[in-house]
Amino acid sequence: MDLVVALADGVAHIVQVREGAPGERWSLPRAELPGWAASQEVGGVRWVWADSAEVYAVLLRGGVRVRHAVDLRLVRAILRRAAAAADTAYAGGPVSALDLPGTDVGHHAAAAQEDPGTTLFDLPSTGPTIEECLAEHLAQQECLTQVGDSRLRLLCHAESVGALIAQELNQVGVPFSSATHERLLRELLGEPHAQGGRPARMTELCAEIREALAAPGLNPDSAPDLIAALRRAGLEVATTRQWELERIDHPVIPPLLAYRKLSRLHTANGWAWLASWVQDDRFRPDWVVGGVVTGRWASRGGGALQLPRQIRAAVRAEPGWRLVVADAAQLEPRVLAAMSGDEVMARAAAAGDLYQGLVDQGVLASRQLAKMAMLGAMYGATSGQAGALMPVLRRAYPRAIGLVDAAAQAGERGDQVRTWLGRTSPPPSPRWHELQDAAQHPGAGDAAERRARQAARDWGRFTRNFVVQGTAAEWALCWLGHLRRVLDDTFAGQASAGAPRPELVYFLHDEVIVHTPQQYADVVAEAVREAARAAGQLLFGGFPVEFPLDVAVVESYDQAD
DNA sequence: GCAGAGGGCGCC
DNA sequence: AAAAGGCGCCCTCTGC
Repeated sequence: MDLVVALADGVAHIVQVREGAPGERWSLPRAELPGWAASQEVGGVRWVWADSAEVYAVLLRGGVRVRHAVDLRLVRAILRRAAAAADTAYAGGPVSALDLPGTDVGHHAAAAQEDPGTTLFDLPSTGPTIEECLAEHLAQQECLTQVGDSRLRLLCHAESVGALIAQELNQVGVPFSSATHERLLRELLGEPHAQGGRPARMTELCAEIREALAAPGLNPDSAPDLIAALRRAGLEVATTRQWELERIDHPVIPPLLAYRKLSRLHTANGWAWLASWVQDDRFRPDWVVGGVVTGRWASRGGGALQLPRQIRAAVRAEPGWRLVVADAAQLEPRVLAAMSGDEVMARAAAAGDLYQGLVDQGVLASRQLAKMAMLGAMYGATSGQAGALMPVLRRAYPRAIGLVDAAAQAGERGDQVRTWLGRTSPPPSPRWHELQDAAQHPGAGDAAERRARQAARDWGRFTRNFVVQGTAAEWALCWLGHLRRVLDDTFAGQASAGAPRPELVYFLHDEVIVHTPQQYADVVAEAVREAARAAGQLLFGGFPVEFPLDVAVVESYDQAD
């Protein structure tokens, strides 16, 4: 049974849906929703709402977790773009209050903009009503039935589970030792400046830079000023990027590189960051499911996905607890082997280290080269060492490399591509088509042709990577979703008794952290492994690719390296 | 004074 | 001069 929920001012509206038909309705004060939801949850329902960040957050604040839910906005974003659903009435329907900003980029949006009566800017600014949510849910279910694609159904399900997990992560937070973080900052940056200016160590380095360049008053944070000062000192640089500076032999370089590194730490993860994003020794970023076109998550504020290694020692289990840190080894090449059905590459992965496997199969001379070549194949390297190795890889693994090559060619033509479960890439922009059209005109000129070819190749690299990165994101979502269920089932007793239980606290593309009472650490580690096996099975059935994990039980995140 | 672009760099 | 995908965030600079 489905329960569709929409929040209006102060009121929660609910409609029951059974076998595709709306039934009983309720309206209750918003404050009563969590309690009411808890009573329904016992009966095993599926919740349906526009936006987990809105409705589920309310439930979680009220202490209520749910097992199943549909996030209408996220499912809509997938279905509206899915190539598999392109012929359905749903795909051709009008824009809606449930469209994520920027996601309805196909012909529907263009048509709406041409019609002066209904532009995208006329969309209602309030959240969708219960009737809109109900209609959307029924339309989505109808669409999925019509398409009859179990993978697409799985993708929608996994995305919705991800939305629940993201809210749970938001609520729980990452255990974070402010004391450790402050100690690290002081060790690296020195005494902080009272008004948030440069801390002591950066001030010293700044003075050394000015001295070495004979440039008193130089602001090393200003790229134009820095380039000018470097040139005055006889150093011909075009940019001030690390890789370019590293090649120069001059007394200014060591302090400048050191300054850069500390400046990054200070601005991105310094005292101001600590004050903004860490409260009561929990780092609380805002996780954004569907924030990346490929299906990866994004985060808003706090830079949750860029937590630098420098400060990972501050991610620390509470006393008597542990962190179970698990990451999927070489996830993307393994996903590529599986989705392309490349049994030779799968065999190379079987011994544990896929890159070493390429060496052992006699394809490439060293692990380092194998890694570079594989990354190059997935990212679209055309030149340099990785580019030169592409023909070697193509010969050895025609199925795997053929898959990414085909995705690149599709993108260069302006076609859309899809992941294993059917997430479909966005179409190229109007600007992209303009460039291609311009190059087609007789006498277009070399410059126009170059620009068009460049844009086509750029988009081809995007679609090439999209199929692999997106499918890896699907594997990770299934992994995470399965882990959530195993933890909930295994520790249901603790939860109902109000006793401490393991909690998922962090997710980073191919890596999870579970914060657990120490005595459950081994059980959790096995659950994480079991979930990885389940994810591989769910996506690729019996295809013989393992997804091995590196699992560490540690007190702080830095110990997991 | 503010918004957006770009440089630079952290993560995968 | 970079080369090869996806992000977010900070700073500075530029244009309105």
